[in-house]
Amino acid sequence: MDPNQSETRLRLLQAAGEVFAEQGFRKATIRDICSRAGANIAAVNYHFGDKEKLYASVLQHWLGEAMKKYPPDGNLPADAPARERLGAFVRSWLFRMLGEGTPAWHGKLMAREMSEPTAGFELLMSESVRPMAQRMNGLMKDLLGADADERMVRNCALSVAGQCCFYRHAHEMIRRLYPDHKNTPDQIEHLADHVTRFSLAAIEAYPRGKKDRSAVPSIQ
Amino acid sequence: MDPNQSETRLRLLQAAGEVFAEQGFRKATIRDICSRAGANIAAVNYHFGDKEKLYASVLQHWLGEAMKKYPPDGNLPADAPARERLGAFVRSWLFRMLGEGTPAWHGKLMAREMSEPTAGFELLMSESVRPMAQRMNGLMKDLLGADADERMVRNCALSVAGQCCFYRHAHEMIRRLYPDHKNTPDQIEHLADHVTRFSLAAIEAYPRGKKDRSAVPSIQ
DNA sequence: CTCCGTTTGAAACTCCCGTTTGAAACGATC
DNA sequence: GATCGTTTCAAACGGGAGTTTCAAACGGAG
Repeated sequence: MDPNQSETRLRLLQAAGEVFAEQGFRKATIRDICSRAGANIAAVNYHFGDKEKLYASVLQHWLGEAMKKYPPDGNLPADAPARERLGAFVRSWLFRMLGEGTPAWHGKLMAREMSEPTAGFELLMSESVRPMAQRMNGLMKDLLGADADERMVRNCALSVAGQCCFYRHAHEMIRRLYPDHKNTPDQIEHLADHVTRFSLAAIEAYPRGKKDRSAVPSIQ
Repeated sequence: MDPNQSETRLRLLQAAGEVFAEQGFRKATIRDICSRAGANIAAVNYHFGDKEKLYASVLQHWLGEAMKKYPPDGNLPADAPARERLGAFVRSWLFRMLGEGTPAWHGKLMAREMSEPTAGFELLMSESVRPMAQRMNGLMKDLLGADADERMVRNCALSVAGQCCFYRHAHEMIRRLYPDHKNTPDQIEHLADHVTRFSLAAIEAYPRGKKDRSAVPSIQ
């Protein structure tokens, strides 16, 4: 009864996720999506209004699915040690971005949205990016200790985020550079392992000395 | 005389760099490019053949300009200490990706090409990505020492690369998250400073103990 | 059975944009 | 000054794709 649960509506969300993820918003065609969903061209208009509204629905739908499958806290209690919480955070993030299977569209859509924002960008900002950033900043404060200033917290958070996102953003590049690179579940575990170790090592050994620029000679 | 230096040809390369960088290949229209270049629609066909060949020329042109302005070795002698070479490498990379001004198109084009490869992708792989990866791997070997295996070298290289690229890929996101974030030259210096410190700290404190997974508890 | 709201279907409509064309302007060479 | 190669111009062509339309099928309620 509920038109939001209609059979063809769901098939459209699925097919559109697939097509938008692999082609991008502009290159994707409604005809292709409807054909894959076994629906008529007019179905998009009927169920969503137009192409852009369909896209927004797809974004929201698969974000929800991904978050449900890989929650950001990794099912870890909030009072677990910060180092473990970082590990779980990184791990779930990588799985959300790289994991294959049904909700895999999310990572690709997100990556596209980052480098080429569309009307759905604000949605992702408020429903995904901002909460994630907040969680990450809290984690960093715990790890860096009380003597870390805002700027350092932010920088370190961005360094961790950069490592995580890179495997999605630059996936095509990495694949050509290292043909044996695959995104199988156990490979992702290894990546999470590395990113966590690398980041924890960096955070704990970060040179705190004020004005100690010796490590980074300003070149000419 | 040389048709490669023709006045309107150069104006087209400039305007196309601007438009492709801010709109992407598909969204950009030849009409817009020609209008900004003060040229006729047919000029693209005449000087480059078609839209795709124009795009490839733009990619190559601005890659060359960026490399000329910010060489990957940062004008540092090849026998400089590895830590300094890493600093120079990171710094020049960030400037190439983020620096404003004329050759700024390069970074944006590159970022787009990463997340949505077109026909020009192979060009970037062979002329930019592979040489950079090789340089980076050499650096990592020097920094990690002889006991580092291939996998660790690769992982650490990707961690550094991820941090650098993130500021470009996720620029729009970072800008909304932290409105004071700007890509002015001195801000870029600070970013380079942070990325270098963070990475050097991580590399030098990276837990080497085989099988020592204690730092990264595998969460259920 | 009939009615009516919901959903699907095939075709047509429009607009946008890459590309082509053929003529005109220009400039150097002889 | 005539000629020829090069470059520019305005206009039109052709196809692709989002959107609209209206009729047909479906399915439950009275």
